[in-house]
Amino acid sequence: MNTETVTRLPGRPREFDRNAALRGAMEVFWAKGFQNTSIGDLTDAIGINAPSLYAAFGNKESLFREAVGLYADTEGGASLRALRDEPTGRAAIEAMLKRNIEMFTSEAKPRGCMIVLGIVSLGPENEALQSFIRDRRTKVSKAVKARLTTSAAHGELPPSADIGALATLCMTVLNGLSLQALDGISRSALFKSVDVFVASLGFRTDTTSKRKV
Amino acid sequence: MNTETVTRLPGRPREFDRNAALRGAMEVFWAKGFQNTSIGDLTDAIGINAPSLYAAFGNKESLFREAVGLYADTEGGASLRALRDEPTGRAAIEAMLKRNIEMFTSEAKPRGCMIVLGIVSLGPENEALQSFIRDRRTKVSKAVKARLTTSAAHGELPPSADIGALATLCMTVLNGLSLQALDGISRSALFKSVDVFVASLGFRTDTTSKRKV
DNA sequence: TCGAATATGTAATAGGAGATACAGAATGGA
DNA sequence: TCCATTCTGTATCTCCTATTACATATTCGA
Repeated sequence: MNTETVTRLPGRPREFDRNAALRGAMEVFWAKGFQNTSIGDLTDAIGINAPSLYAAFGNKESLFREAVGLYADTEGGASLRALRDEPTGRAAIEAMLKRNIEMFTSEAKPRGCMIVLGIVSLGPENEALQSFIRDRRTKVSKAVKARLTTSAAHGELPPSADIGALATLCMTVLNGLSLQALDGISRSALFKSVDVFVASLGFRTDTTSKRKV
Repeated sequence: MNTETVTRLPGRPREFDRNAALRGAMEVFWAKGFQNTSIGDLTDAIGINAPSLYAAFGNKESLFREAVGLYADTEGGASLRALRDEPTGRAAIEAMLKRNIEMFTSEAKPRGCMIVLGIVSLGPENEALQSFIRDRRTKVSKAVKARLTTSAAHGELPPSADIGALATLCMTVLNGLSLQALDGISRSALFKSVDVFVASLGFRTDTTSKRKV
């Protein structure tokens, strides 16, 4: 996939950093969406001319795909990392939501999740790109459900809990946070609402597992 | 605001139904968003030529404003109606969410809320239109908070409840539902998740108020 | 030093966007 | 009947879009 090699190829060397250019393109796509981003927006942000962009990245769609890949490997991976690393189900859900809030409301980055907002910013057309980013969302959705399932198996949730409904609800909240952040709701307000949400999910406040007093 | 009069004006009469045309335009804007809707999309859907559209509605932006107004007066008013009409806070929140789910997942209509998705489909530019539709969302947000406040005053919520956080959470869920519907999540899955959500909000299951057995 | 290969900058392509000029058609009032 | 007024359809305008031809520049290997 990555054709960058260390050994110099014959021909005039590229005068810009391809990785930095991809990062810049990612932030433009993130902030403005695919359709609303023009080639001129991208070349302005990167500081190159259109032919250089096309030579390095193919066309607008393939560049978007690469940008989504970079996003998923960096900022966008926060959800999966939280779900994987936190010790309890409750901590995992809380960390997932709060880390995303921090990211969504950061002054240094565009607001909201690039992949979630892509549901809207890519129209009904661009079916290929839609299914491309839908796969990423499905990945997170499945990870949430899997985390809640093991959490229930460990007794952190009551047997009556509807895991599927809880997982859908968590995804609804996670997706909703992107819109709230984009709408200007403050980080502290979102934090408080997530505190209320996580507390209401029905996790047992104390389990037999590790307690660090 | 509405310049339509009953008395015939001199001049050739319009050959199409302006209200039906506005409704058609609304559904196109609803399904595709403002930026991604072209004048050709609108004239095709309505069945008129561009000059007729401009003569009747001004330009694309003013037509969008009218379309948002129509949406708010019909489909988009479901939230405010539910908050106003339901007897208890819990019933109000549940009805608001479920009626929106029904609408968002209806086969006959575009998916998701036109005004919520406008956060994304209108870019960062179009600041005028952004604040125009933000006013509509703020209206719902304030109504939710007001409803929860009176609910708490009636003892339906514990005194410890953080009304502001609950209201923000309800708006996050409401907004998230538009994305979930657009992403293809089924109506029944969303219903179940909202059942779980409403049950977790901390409303007292029985109050001194009216009980119809 | 020469040629193959790649990058760059300028400028052009074709297509679509929003919006409108203009001529003709249809109405009400005088 | 005539005119002012308004709508309709065709054609057009200007601007912006994504993409690329082409000439030039810079590197590698021989």
